[in-house]
Amino acid sequence: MATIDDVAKAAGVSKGTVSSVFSKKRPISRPVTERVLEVAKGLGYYPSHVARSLAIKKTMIAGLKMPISKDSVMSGFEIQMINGVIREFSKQGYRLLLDTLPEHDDQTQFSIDPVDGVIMLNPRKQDPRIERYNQMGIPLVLIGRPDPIEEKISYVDNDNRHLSLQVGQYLINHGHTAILFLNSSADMTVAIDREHGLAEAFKQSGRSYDRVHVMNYSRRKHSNPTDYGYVSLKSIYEPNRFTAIITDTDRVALGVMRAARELGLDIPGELSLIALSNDATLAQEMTPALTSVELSAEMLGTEAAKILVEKMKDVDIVEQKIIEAKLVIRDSCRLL
Amino acid sequence: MATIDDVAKAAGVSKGTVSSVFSKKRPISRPVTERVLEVAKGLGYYPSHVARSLAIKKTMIAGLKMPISKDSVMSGFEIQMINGVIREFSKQGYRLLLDTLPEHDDQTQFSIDPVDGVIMLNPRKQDPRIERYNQMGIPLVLIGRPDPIEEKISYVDNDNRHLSLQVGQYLINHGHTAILFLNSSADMTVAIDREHGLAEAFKQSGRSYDRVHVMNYSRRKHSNPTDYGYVSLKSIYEPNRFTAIITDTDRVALGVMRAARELGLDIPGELSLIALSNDATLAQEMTPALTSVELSAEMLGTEAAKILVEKMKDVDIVEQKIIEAKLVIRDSCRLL
DNA sequence: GAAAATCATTAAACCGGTTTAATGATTTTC
DNA sequence: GAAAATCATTAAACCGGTTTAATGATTTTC
Repeated sequence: MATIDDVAKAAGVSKGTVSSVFSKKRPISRPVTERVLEVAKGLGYYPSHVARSLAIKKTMIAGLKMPISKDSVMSGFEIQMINGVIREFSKQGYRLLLDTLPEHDDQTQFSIDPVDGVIMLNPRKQDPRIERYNQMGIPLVLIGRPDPIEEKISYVDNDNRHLSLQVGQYLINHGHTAILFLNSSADMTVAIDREHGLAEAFKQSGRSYDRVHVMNYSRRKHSNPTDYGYVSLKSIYEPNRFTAIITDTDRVALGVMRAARELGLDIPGELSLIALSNDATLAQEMTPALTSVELSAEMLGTEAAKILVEKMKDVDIVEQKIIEAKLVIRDSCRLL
Repeated sequence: MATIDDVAKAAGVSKGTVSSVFSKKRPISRPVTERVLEVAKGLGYYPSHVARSLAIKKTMIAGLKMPISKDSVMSGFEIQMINGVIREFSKQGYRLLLDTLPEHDDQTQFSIDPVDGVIMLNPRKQDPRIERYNQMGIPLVLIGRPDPIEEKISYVDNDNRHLSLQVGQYLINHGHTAILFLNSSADMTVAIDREHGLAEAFKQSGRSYDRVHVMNYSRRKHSNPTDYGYVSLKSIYEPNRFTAIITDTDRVALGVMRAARELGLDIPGELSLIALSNDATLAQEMTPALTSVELSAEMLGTEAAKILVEKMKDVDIVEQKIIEAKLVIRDSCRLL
């Protein structure tokens, strides 16, 4: 590979001049510029991003730290969110370093990544990485809230508790109190938040929570989300046990619909159905169209990216943003 | 930020020693190692990935060059493929630099990215980037074939022509020759390949291609793929005009099914339906289950990544791989 | 037309690591 | 117990850019 020195020598100028021709930070006379460019082309010279980054302490790369599990696929929610992150950074001229590698806990393994800032997905409790980025002086924005919540940490999040509180209120107002809740995996914080929200709705309205049955998705028991919905309803259904089902996602609802069809249950006639997210954007396409919450996963991503871009200009900026979810009424719930 | 020099000074050793403690490339005695680590922790020192990369000429980052259009979302196919790339690189210890920025054609704007190799999605005709990466000495693997095809270029691809040839044969063998083909956008090479494949099937069997009607997806006319399927069937349907429909994706087929339901058409009784891909993995979930081609998008990604990993060890390796697509017969086609 | 001002270019230091050859201390050998 | 071998550490060069202060050439000023 040709380096800046090779070009300088061949063009009979100093490396500073070659540097200025490529970076355009200082004007270089027309004839010199042309000669340097000519020589560079002849030698197949391209400036090294790494060397440049070292000198200017800037990479125009943003990091996205995201765990990836070996056996499970990315959820529709994650995909949409990443999409939002990518789009916003792309618009702002940043590239994205996707880091899915697991953390080691060996001090010698950490290093300051070639990024100007980082978005971190789903921080863990007392996440040590947060303090580490702080020490490194790397701007950080979380997607999902830190635990414990701290004032100086920027993040964007959904309010899952509030969202399922709303759904609970909606169902209760429509006369449903015997509800099957097909929640997500028990180990996810969203699952806990959503369960609390639903319980809260019952508490506020003074109804008994006894006829609410909560199940959790389990990778061992269900081959995929649709299967989760299908199998759950098939196995647990008894006439008059439930009047409504809440599902984690639209895909789960799709499975529920198939099971209902096989059981001869009309939706929404005999069973109301509502999904807490519409990640695969299937709700509109089902028959009947599925009443669902729109989580705005993509917006979560773009907002996080926007905040990070601001922070990369001024580290002291702190912003915490809750993205509102909206309940979209379609045709799968009825008034009892 | 503390640097290696700060640590060396504070620990009373040379920077070479500090370097060895962190890189472990040379043994350093126990007491010295501990002292250095202690001091480093106190100073909040973390090695700079950029400086290290410059010295060792290696980043353990792989690049993914992928165009992103402002108005359209990533397709299910792209998402799955990227997923495959990410998973494989993650497994092999690489991180991914996702580059969605548009190309400039200014010589001074190119630079050697901080990557050890690159995967490039959908190369254009005579793509100048291919030669550029070659000059830079950066290993390259394409997803999609280069035009013109060259022996020294590594790539993975589907054989879209062959795949729709197979689908055509299957339909013809089942007595279908009046076919509506809801193809993808006219400007995509896959669309062209698939149309050729279908025509080929008719030619081979000696049937007339006259009753085949091809339509193309258009972002202006259709709000989303499902809408494309729905609107197209609704607007074009006349009794006995077609006995079968081929759709680009499972989502398009979903729209077709909804339109068919509204038109009172039984699938597969009065209309057979087949999809050329199952990106959203909806085929299994439809009623009736949709006969579809499985493109193995994720495998395309993992294979590309595997080849790149090999090339990053030995630049001279060249591999060209066609990922076979499989036609999966489910319940949406019938024998006439 | 000499002095002052402007302009283009350069030499050298710097960014923060790694690596090679040399050095000095310690251990082994006989 | 001196010579040889081994071991741990260091000084200095290097990776390939950017930037600052200095220099020499050119233009402007009066």
